[in-house]
Amino acid sequence: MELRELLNEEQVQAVMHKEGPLLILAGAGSGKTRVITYRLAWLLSEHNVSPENILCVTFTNKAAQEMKSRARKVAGKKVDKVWMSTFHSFGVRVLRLHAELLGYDKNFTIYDQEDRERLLKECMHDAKVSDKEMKVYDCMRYIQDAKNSLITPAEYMNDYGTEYEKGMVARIYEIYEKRLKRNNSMDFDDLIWKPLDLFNNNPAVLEKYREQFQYIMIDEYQDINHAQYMLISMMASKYKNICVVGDDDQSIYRFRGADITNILNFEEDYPDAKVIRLERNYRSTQTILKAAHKVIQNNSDRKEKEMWTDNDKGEKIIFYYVDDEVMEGEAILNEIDKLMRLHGADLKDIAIFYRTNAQSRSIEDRLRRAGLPYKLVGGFSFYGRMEIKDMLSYMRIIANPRDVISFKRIVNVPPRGISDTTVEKVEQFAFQNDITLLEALGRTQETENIKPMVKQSCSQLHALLTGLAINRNNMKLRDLMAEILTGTGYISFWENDQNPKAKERIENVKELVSAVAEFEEEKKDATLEDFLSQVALISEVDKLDENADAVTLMTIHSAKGLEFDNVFIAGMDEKIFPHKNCIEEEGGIEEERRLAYVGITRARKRLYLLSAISRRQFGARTLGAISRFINEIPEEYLHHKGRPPAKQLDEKLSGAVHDMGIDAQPNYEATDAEPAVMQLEPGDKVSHIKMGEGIITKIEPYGDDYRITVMFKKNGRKELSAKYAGLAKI
DNA sequence: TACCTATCGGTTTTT
DNA sequence: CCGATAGGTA
Ligand SMILES: Nc1ncnc2c1ncn2[C@@H]1O[C@H](COP(=O)(O)OP(=O)(O)OP(=O)(O)O)[C@@H](O)[C@H]1O
Repeated sequence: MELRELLNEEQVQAVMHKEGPLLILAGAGSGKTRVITYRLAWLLSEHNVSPENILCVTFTNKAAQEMKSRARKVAGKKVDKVWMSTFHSFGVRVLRLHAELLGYDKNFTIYDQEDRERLLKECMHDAKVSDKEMKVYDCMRYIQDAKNSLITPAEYMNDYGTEYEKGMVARIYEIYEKRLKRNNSMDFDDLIWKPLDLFNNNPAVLEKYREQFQYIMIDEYQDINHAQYMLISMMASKYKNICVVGDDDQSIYRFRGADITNILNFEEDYPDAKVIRLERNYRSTQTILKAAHKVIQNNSDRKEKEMWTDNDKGEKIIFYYVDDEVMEGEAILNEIDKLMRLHGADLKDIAIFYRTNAQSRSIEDRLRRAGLPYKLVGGFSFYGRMEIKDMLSYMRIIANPRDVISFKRIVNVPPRGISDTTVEKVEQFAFQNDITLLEALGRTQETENIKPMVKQSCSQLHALLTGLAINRNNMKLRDLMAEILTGTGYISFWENDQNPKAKERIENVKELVSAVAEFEEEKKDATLEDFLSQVALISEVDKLDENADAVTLMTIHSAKGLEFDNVFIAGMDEKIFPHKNCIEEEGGIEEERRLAYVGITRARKRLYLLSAISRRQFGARTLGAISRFINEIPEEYLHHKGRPPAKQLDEKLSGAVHDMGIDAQPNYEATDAEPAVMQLEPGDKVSHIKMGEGIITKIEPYGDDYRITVMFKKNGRKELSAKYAGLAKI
């Protein structure tokens, strides 16, 4: 491998640094990820380090995969034996091996956000805290913060027991931890903390991993939390060959415990650390790079970086000021159209970012009507759907019969006459006899006050689940799924449902069956636990297929680490971005600004920022203001489009919109409807590539486009865009 | 026990 | 505006 052909001098230095702590602190697009990828390959191929002795931690599973496949091209198949994963996947891997030492079974369940809230609700009930006194969500945040900082329930009680709100949290927290353990379950935070406990209580195990991981590399180090920091420090303390890579300006996960001081203090933690700074940006145009730098310079407590690039100056950043969220979608669509026509852009090179998932909706609506394909990252995930979670709960119960949360979820789904009060009685019985809920379900004969019919229902479910639990190791996963479906009648349950969504639910369940089959195909001796862990830990970006020919829609958080030729950031409004909840918060604005910096620096060639005069929120229309981050970008880098800024109110009132002479100003371009070419009329017969033939019933103007209503022979009434639907007159 | 409707309130971001 | 949920009714 000839490093100098692939990397610049500083990058080469970083790659060749073999022993001792190394910090690569550098701005966006400077090739940090590229450096650790090649460093990994270099260690394997030039120094012949055994792959088992290397631990690589990335931020997403996808990043891990990518790094693996890049390194594989240089270092070959060895790479597959490197421990490469996210912190959470690493935790699971270690815990599945040593769970017994912590008093858990290997088959523990991983609770996601929803499970966690369900459990917490029970705990709040037991602690006699009503959800009027404290919101479940708030309580969860407190507990999550505590766990990320490694504060035990006892310590929490000690520190905050006398406070009103936190005192309640302390009581709930204690119950919550006990329940998790009793359920043989772990939440996301446990996946980091429990391995630490394991190491602390079992010096021999710690020694084994310390000895094993002679080389440790961590990407996105600015976003690790205290627990993760402790875990890594512990494992690295023997060889100290720890290479961390990050950018303090890109720390955007404080809400889940990320602590920027971890990266800022690295040199104190390892006084002999070598520090390498990368100052050349390979990603963006000069304009984008400079604008991003100007924005982030408004933060204090950061390490200043002098970035430069050899790339072209590029085009100005387009700032689009539009009337509302509908016009925002319209503007984006117009620009995408231009990108494709004028610059031959591929849809896969275009991304639309926003601060909150809810914002995707108006944009999606517009793209969908235009028939423009898009990939949505996040929002309602497949695995979050009710029917999918039901099926997964059945699987989880079979894997881990102590999982009370999953048990309660499915005990009466489909309805089988087992009501909440019955469940309470079964729970009581289980508690008295020190058996699991599932076992108790099989012994309802010994209880009173349950109707015979209901008892029979209980026994049936018990027989089904225990039967499958016993046989599950002799069964293929897909057969297990099939047994669950037939045994519970889950499909017919939805078939009998009148709701129009029921059909889709059945489709989703079928899709899950194929996902299971596919998983089994790929991993030959995959266990049920493997499948369930994978589902629990898969992130939204992991599922993204970057080669699919479609526009990408995602939050800026999800976009971290990615890059696109053309980037749109919608909702550059004060109170949206920066978000209203962050404005008052200590350090909130700075975190939002870092987020803005991350968003801007994803763009390679072109950047579009959009803001709206007013938006629909909770049904009502609310006026907004342009985000302060826009004002932090020097005028010289901006090209304005849409409504002229600042005067929006007068304009609205006077009704005068155009002819304000704004075109005369160099950076302004008053844009508005350039009507689309229109040769169609109501009554015309048309054909559509997917919908088939139909008759136009209505045409109405829509921005610079027209909205055409067509009655299709096969598919009924549909609304289409004149520009994009590609209707042909026949 | 199951299902329907009136009421309330609003999760920012994610493993 | 839309979804979750409590509370009443069949
Ligand atoms: N020496 C180099 N020669 C050519 N291209 C490079 C070089 N270094 C990095 N690049 C390219 O620059 C882009 C950014 O690199 P990379 O993603 O590694 O940066 P990063 O510092 O991790 O970015 P960020 O922190 O913004 O996620 C990539 O497309 C990468 O291939």
